[in-house]
Amino acid sequence: MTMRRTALKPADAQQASIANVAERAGVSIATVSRVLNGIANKASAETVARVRQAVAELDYRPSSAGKSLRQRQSRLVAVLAANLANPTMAAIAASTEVALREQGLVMVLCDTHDDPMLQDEYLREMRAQQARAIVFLGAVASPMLDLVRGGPTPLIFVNRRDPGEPNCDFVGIDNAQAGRDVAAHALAQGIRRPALIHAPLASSATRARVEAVIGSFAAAGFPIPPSLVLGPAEKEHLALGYAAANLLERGGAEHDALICTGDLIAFGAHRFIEESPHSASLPIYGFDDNPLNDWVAPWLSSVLIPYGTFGRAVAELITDDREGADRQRVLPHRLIERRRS
Amino acid sequence: MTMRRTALKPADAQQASIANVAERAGVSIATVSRVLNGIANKASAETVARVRQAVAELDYRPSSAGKSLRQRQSRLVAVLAANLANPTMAAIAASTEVALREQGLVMVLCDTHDDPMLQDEYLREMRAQQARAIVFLGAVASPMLDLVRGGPTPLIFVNRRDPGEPNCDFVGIDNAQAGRDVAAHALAQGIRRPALIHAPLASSATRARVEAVIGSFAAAGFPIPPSLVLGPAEKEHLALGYAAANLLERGGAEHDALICTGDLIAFGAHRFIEESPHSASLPIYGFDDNPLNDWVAPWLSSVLIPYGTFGRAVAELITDDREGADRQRVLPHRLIERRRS
DNA sequence: TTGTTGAGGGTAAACGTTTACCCTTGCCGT
DNA sequence: ACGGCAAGGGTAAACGTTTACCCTCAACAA
Repeated sequence: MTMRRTALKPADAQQASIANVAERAGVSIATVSRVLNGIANKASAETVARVRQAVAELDYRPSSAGKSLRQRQSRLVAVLAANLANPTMAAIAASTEVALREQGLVMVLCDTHDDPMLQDEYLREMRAQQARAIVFLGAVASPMLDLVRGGPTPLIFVNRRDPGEPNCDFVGIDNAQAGRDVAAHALAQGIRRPALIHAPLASSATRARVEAVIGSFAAAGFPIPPSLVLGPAEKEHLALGYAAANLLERGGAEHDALICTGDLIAFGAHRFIEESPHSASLPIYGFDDNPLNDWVAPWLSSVLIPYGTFGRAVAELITDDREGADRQRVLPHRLIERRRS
Repeated sequence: MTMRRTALKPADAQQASIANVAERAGVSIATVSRVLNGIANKASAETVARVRQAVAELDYRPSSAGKSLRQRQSRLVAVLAANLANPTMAAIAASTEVALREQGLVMVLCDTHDDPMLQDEYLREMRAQQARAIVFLGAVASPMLDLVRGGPTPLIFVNRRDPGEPNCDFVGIDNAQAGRDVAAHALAQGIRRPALIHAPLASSATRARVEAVIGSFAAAGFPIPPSLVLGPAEKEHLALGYAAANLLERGGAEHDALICTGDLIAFGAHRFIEESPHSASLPIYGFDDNPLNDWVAPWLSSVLIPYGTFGRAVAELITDDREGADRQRVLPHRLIERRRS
């Protein structure tokens, strides 16, 4: 039995189109489309087989452009991250990419640098791309966001809620509870006068953490003095932590622990303490955690946020169109305790 | 002078199309297209002004789908990263995103997990998307790669060269020179018996580094004994470094430095040494460097690779169509010396 | 016999661009 | 007077899909 000689694609062949498939299968274009989209009762078993065969032989895959044009919707999902240099954002993006791919969606990753103008530019671009959904990793208020909100494109906010609408589609942890957990742990360790270091309270997440820590200590009878506020010059968390630790030392106040609202801040503070000759080592708390912490920061107790599962939650929110569905995915966190041996 | 009452878009308006612009400007669709694409001698100054005005009023932006369909090419650039959890890959992706955006291109980020099957799946998807170019951050040999190579889509390899064609479009550093630099520095410090720790020699970059270090020490009269080879079980660089340091200690051989082919390996090794009660602290060298190293790894001397500039080089390679152009962008590296104070 | 129904499948319009081709007008040189 | 040319701009085809609508045929009920 010899192989039937089929018309092979030349090496520089154009990508096969649905018309090629139809011709090869001996059916109309419409039939091919219906088979591929699984429209029931529109093709006999034999026809389906012939179409699938042709698809396989030609290595056909529908053109995204054609599809998008017709359906007025693409398979692109935009992820607008405030700062890709932050390992946390990168981790969320990575897990989101995997989850989206499983749904046949494609991730477009953008770095807004926390800049409203740039965020708007991306929002415009994504409207032109007819993005299926837009995911914000740290949204910032902006005119286009106001315009897009309420439009047909689903908006999903991760970690930081929509600055203009707290009741948004959301993926994140219970930051207030996390703050209480840290405070409870510190109190149980006998800590009474921690220093609280945090960035300007722009995001809902940071705010919730700070308020919870302050509240918990106050409730326990050990109020924390007003927290340090650093100018916008300290944009980077790392530098911010370093500067804050410096200030603390100069201030001369006695502290028995450092509570930082992010691991990067903790890194900065820790560095200063290590470098300073007359600073005693003291417990440090952070938020986010990270697989690298086990290796490079074994001195840092941190709230482990399950960023690896954020992606799945995001993808579910995008796919799930049920009416009454809960659009708030609050995922479990856990305080990881580490101390220098 | 009162404002002319114009037909405002309703809140839920469809995105304006070129037809809307044409109508509002009182010209044909073709003219709008030509104005927007800057075709010379095809529109009077007055017409151009009317079109631009209409574009601004409607907040029009050309539909990507329509454009792609017609031009058989999209503005998407795929970045296929071997492992997004690696901060290095994330850094390159971030800088690439910025550079692409400046060119009006859009980055699609994919994580191949170093898996040929998954890489092929992405290559197929990107063919369907009619991607403008494909950037590999750690390519792996695969059937589709062989098929796509030589096709019309530009392929750009970062750090690791095309496994099937060393003379590919490439962005990276001179890894052999970097290896020699590390060896020279170590030799100048009086180091004579370093241990060399590296992952399986799958990538061209690692291979060049290893060979250069071995060669330099041999040439100086201090040959390095055969390097450790760890099984594929140690997939993660971090665990690999830890396990290697463990093995070294058990082996009992005396070493006066550790040279690791990547910072993550160095992190792992350092952790083991820190934990081990009877290991003396010794100089550690790595490759990649990273802004975080100043904060979390002040003990690590590392070859700083300018990942922040990789993106621009990638974008240039994509945009630059000159015939005789050099398709190899070898960027400068620099050994950053750090030692525990 | 006559309708009715459902399966199976073809036709053609529409989505938003770009561009080859055509037409008109005014100007110039001969 | 006439051809040629350049500027300015319109017409319509093509890109690859999806889907509303139409058609045919067989089975089946009244």
